[in-house]
Amino acid sequence: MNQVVETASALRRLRLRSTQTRIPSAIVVAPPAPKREPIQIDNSLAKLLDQVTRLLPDLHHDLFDLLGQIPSGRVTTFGRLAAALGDRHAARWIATVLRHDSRAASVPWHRVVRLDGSLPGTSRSDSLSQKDLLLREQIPLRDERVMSSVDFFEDFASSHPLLRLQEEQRQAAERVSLHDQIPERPTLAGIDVAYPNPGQARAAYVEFDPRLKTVVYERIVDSEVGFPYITGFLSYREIPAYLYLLAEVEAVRPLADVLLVDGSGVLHPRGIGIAAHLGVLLDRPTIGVSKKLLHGSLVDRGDDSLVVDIAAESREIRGAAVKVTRDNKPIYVSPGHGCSVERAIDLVQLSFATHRLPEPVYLADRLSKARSPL
DNA sequence: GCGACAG
DNA sequence: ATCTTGTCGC
Repeated sequence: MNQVVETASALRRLRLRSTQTRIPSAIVVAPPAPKREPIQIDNSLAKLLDQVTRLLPDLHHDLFDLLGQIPSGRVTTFGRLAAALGDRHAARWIATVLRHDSRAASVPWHRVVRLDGSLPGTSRSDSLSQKDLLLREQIPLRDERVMSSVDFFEDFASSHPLLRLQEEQRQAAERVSLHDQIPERPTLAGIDVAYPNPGQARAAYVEFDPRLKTVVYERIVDSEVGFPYITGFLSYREIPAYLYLLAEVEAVRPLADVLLVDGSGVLHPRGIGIAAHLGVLLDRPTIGVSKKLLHGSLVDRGDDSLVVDIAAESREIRGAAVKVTRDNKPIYVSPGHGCSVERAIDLVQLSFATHRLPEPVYLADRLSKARSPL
């Protein structure tokens, strides 16, 4: 299989041009990377990428700043740190960092405990255990737990970076359109991201003809990860990888009329899952396809029908649980942008083949996970 | 102990 | 998402 892999840093050095290449309608697969022949990148996508990445907060830096604020002899909880970042959902990410990241050894990681007072410890081989470090600061422990009489530190000075992102999400949500802007017989592409190594994202694009059931074009682009996974904020982790990918694709051929994105569309607590957010940024039709339901509730019992409506908070139908066959687990479909709920379901069903996921998304998922020459 | 929890 | 071996089912 022919694949083209470009690193983010290599992409940044590429010259920007605006010529468009015409591709014959036959099956086209990306040729092996030519020797440093300047690849054309669409100016607007490159600009968008720059804009998006510039506004990304450095959450790692912000977290370590907060950790440094916990006074000696005091303790706090993962949830309180997460709240200081602006969203309690960040608690699990914080726990992962403190447990696994070697850099946490140089900050007072031991002053962070669970809400019930129990000690999470660390996977690092630090010389002193969390218990020893806390006893040294005279923090009262009983049965490996901080005693309930201890009150948790929460007087953090913080700019609440995740609150700022929530506000940005609300503004983006206002720009979402559920009106169809899709041609009669649209071309379709599935996109997905995998993480072959820590800190490295690999985004894949697979354009698929649902009637011929054939792959029309595929592409892989590697880039660096600049944001952790936090529930509700997937966009900030994966959209940069998608923009690198789409800039490369658009330099070679027109993007598909509809992008099927692995993730939620408008079925999101603020109405702006990754498919919707990407659609708004590109102002192009997108559809969200996820394996788990992030937000909303089923309207019917989902036993016998292939399509079950999903209502969001306002009781409006915003998506559906859709199955290939009766006894399959469903996938969850919601419009991203420039697409109605009904059309989203139609197009997903049209692109079903033999797998649980619509074929373009299934193939993009597989392609992103395929090992490739580096 | 149970539910929530996109990727 | 990723870490992972064999195993069960069509």
